[in-house]
Amino acid sequence: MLEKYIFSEREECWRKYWEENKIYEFNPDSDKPFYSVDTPPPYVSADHLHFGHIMSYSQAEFIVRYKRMAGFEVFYPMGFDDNGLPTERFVEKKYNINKKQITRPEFINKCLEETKIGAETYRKLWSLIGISVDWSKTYSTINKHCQKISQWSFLDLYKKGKIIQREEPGAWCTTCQTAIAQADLEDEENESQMNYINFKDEEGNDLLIATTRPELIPACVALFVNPNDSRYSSLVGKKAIVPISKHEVPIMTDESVDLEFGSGLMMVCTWGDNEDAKKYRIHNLETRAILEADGKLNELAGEFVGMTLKDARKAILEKLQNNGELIRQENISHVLNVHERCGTPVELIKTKQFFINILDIKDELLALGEKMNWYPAHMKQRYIDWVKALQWDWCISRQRYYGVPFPVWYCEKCGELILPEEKDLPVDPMNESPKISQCPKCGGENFLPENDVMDTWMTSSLSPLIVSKLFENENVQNKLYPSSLRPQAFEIIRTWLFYTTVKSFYHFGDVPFKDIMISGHGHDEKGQKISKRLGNYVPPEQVIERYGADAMRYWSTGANLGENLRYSENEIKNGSRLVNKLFNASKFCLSFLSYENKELSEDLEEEDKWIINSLNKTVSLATKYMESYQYSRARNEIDDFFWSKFCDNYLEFIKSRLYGDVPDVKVKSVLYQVLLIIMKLYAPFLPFITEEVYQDFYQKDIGEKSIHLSSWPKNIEIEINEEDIASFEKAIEAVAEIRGHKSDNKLSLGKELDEYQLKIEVDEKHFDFIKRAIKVKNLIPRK
RNA sequence: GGGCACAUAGCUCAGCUGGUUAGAGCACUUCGUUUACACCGAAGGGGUCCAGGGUUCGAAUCCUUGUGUGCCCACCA
Repeated sequence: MLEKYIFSEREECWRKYWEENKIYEFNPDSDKPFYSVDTPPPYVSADHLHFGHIMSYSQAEFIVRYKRMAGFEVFYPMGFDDNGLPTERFVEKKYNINKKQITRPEFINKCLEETKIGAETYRKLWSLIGISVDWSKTYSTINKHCQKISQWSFLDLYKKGKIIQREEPGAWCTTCQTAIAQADLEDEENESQMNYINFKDEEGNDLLIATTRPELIPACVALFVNPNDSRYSSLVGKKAIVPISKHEVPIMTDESVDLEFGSGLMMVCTWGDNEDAKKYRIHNLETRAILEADGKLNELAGEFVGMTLKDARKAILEKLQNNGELIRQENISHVLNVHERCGTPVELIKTKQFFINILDIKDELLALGEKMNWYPAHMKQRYIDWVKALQWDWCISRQRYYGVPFPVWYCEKCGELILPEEKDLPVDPMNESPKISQCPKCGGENFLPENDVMDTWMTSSLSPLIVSKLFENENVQNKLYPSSLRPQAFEIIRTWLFYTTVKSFYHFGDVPFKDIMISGHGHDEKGQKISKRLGNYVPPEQVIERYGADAMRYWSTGANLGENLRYSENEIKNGSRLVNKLFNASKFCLSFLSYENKELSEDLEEEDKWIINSLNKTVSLATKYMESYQYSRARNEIDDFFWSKFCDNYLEFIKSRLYGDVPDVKVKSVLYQVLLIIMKLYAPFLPFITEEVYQDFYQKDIGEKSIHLSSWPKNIEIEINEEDIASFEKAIEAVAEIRGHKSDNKLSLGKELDEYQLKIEVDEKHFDFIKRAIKVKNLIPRK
């Protein structure tokens, strides 16, 4: 064995070894039960991975490695999420462009280039950290394979009547210039003013209304009061005059108006918010849509035409002020919905979009949520809350460039929607024509492509299907779907997890995966969320260079599932200390071991039985914890066994037997077995150092090409008498007592005592053990 | 306004279904070159287990109320 473990050299060596020998390759012909992982495809646009990513991927990987050793044929693919708005936003920012300044093909090319760079960066980091992914099985959400499945999904749902195209007011981002979905909204605390503004009634009397959106005054279509509000009952049914634009609007009643709010008079505009949109349906209001897709006002806004909402607000308030119609302003702080990708406040605009019906299947989705196993269990509640709170159907079309195109054309003459055959997928309607030459409805011969692309979640919501379809064989596909495990972070429960469940329900009527493990976030040393903006993290590559991948992984074991984990250089150092300790303990053991002395003797010493008994308990607990995704607890048990039971006690106890004139064969057999099991227990967490020890000694004897393909340990079967163990533990206490005595008297532990009188009671049959374990010539029992 | 989680040593956290003196790692103090390891070993100091109330022979653990922290959702004229 090596004299010293230089992790940088050795880790690189094992990375190569695993790759060259295809250690983690999935074998679809295997007889073993399959365990498939629906790996989260990171957004390549995330640009740089930080240790939060390392944490969550490592945590999933601990389980994957355990399952592989526990006898499953593990399918662990990797995907890259590189289509859609996140990538577009990334490219726009990086090159300081927007979709209007560049042609569609140019823009798509830039996105594809960045996608390639991103994927390569990620792959390097994942290999660096030792992620046991089968790199021959990857996908990227923009590739043909994914486009085909996404378009198939569209066709299937369209034919089932679950996708509907309709024109209605919906969430719109004026920066990204596209429709967005409810899940794309984020709350943001905002400082603003409540403006009290005078309208006029028919007789010219003042009508005070309160609004946070004065810029929408030209879009006002009605005033509302509560039907029980006696102050205004005489006005109901009459008209009001809107300031500035001077158009007339009806005064109506609606139960939802709060008597206490402002003056009790409410202005409804096209479209102020979701509530307004509802009133349009109920009261059949006319519309005055002043906002265009680019966020600027149109002719209906009169003199404010061409202004952005922000500028219009300023100008309108100024004018109201000059006219004496702005009575007063109050500073308020309120929460408004912004687009999560760019932070722009979300507006409502009436557009034609494709929607997937989700509001009608809430019960079914809740039932599927119950059917899946959530780790930790309380994360299920977030899913339930989200499903129950859904207000809109899922808008799946985006007025963007870089995404999967809809497989849709329209007949130029009659507008009929034309779909391709399933076998012709994927199609790009903007570059190819439909296979049919005539519209089946009107016989028209010209077709127009659908220019929109799909929401990025339309593709990622199919990830379990995408990975199963990486295989031709249908039998294999069916064994891989639903996935065994979906590991992911909590903030995308309402998107990735939710949408995947929707798709799985509509396509197959069942869950997309069986178990879900939800990880927390990585935080900086102070407990703040890591973000690129704050720059509060060290690039993981640097940490790995300094302390090694095993040490970095060790830090990841520090948080239970669902919990956030602070970055701590100290914990990483602890990891490298452990690696060092494992190496040294192994070096020591291996210097005495040989393949001949591995069968356990019938007649073991008490300390041998004790260590085997402790090990068995550790194996049982670690197995139990790994089975329930509690890798953190498993690691605690293993650490405690290795560090304090095995190193601090057992190895010290047996030194006299190993260094004796007559070699003790019994103790060698124990070491052979125990050390191997220690390595196996640590293998999921510390794949490099454990491989080092395995390859150095055990591999030739056992035969498996890698410790990571060897079997998860079982208990060593020996006869254990619990009373004997308890009695022996008294002897260990006695050793501790004598250590204390030596420490109190400032003596070296190696110094032999002539005589010692015990303070605790110990069976005299253990005296010989105590004498040689702690070096005492004469031991006197307790009086 | 609703939901979820958390609150234990200076710090980061274990303590799961209630049971003898509440644990670990780091930090701190003292000691030890012992032929695997000083990236080590031994010993030690340090805690009204957030607060009040309740259940119980017995509560850090269960119930309840409150306080504080974090996250999510809703409202958002």
